[in-house]
Amino acid sequence: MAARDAGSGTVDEDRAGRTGRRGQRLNRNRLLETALHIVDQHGVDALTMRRIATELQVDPMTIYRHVKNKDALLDGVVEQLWSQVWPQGPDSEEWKAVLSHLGRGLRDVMMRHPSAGPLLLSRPVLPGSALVVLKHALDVVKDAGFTEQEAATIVRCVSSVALSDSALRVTYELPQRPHNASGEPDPEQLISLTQLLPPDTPPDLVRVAWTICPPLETDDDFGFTLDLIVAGAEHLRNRA
Amino acid sequence: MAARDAGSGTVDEDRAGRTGRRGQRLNRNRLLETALHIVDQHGVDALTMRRIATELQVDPMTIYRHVKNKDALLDGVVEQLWSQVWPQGPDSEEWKAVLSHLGRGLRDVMMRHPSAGPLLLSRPVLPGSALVVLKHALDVVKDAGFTEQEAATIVRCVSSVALSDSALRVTYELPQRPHNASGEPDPEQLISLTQLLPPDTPPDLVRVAWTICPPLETDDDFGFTLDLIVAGAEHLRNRA
DNA sequence: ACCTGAACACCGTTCAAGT
DNA sequence: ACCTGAACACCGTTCAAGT
Repeated sequence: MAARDAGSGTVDEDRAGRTGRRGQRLNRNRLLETALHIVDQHGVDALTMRRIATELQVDPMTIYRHVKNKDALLDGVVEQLWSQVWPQGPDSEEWKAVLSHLGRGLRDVMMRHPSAGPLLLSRPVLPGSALVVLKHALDVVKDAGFTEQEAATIVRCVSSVALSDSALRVTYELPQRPHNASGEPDPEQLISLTQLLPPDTPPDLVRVAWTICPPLETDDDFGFTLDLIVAGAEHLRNRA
Repeated sequence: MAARDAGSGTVDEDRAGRTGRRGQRLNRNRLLETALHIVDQHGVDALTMRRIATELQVDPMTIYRHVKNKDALLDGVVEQLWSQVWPQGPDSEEWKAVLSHLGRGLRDVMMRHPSAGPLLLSRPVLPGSALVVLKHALDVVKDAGFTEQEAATIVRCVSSVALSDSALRVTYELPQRPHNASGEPDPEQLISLTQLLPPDTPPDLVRVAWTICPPLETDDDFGFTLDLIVAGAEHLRNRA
């Protein structure tokens, strides 16, 4: 509304700003936080160098002082997401617990940042924050009696499932509803899902989409997936 | 080199074209094929309405006659990829074989179109071609004695792993090498991988990256992953 | 030397002008 | 009525001009 800000910048900018501490000196961390914030609120497509700049009240070119280019920026966001996976050191050295922790941690990140999922899956370069987490899991599984190749397969399996299980879902595009224990479709959600599919989709296939991508998966549901993988791993170990 | 084409279009355009049958009447299928071709050869970022248009020797706006907008185009490419998963009807009704077939089919698509991986994982809407494949797997697994929820979890697990197992890898960014059975790093590939990681990555973490994302995975390696999931599923069934 | 922002070569899509 | 392509509102990034 007010046009007063249009004048040449003054020191006041350092502490003002409607939505908080906008005028702070820019650093890499604040840059990545803002980027992630934009992704969370408006989707990956809205993540634009120019948009970040206006969000930070900064010249677009200033961003390039903290990040080589847009690809590096996206890598930075991914790095930041992985760093959320293991906020505390692990308490247990039991391999099953460590795998569950890894799976749940990764999946929690996906649930907290649903729009960032594709980002996590499209950048093959593993940031250091990911390698630290994976190294621990790898070491614990190896110590439990698996070969290095087996351990790698198991850890990769848990990570893959945690990452793309949520990517396969449409949960966040459907209206949120209180969980319906019966497993029967909530009518309103079913309508929304139907509208997401091609209009000529036959009813039995709509039903398949509902079954494969149920909205609002309970934690136990994902627990079942983790149990399955851990049980499979143990079975293959006992066989050798 | 020759500037002769610059004149007003003639009927000749319908059959000429340096690289083949460029002047054909455009239809949705040819459009999607060309789009996938561009993705395969130059990556997702190169997939541009304007680039497709020049590739097809067509006005950019003509594309919008076959596809609502760019998002719909991407959905179309994903639909086409899923339709490659099950080229023949299944011979077996045995649930383990069907799950393996699903996993391998999906993974083969990923291997054939490595750059398209992120695309498959970023479009939550499941195209009809995917639902058909998933429905069959779902039905067979249900008939094998699993509840619908269990069947859904198992099918989703296989799909997730097949999809993002390859997405986690960097294979296609490393120089291709004959497979090295020892599992020890090929020096040239190791150097390439190291350069992909942040320059200050400590050696033990480079090693983790190598272990988690080994280049040129053998088929047996993925077979181990599938066996693991199937064994886990059976274990959980026997328990109930 | 550092920082800025005008300018460039794109992009997806609208829409008015042609047939 | 259908088709076309000029024009619009963006985008990432370069680079010359400022301090």
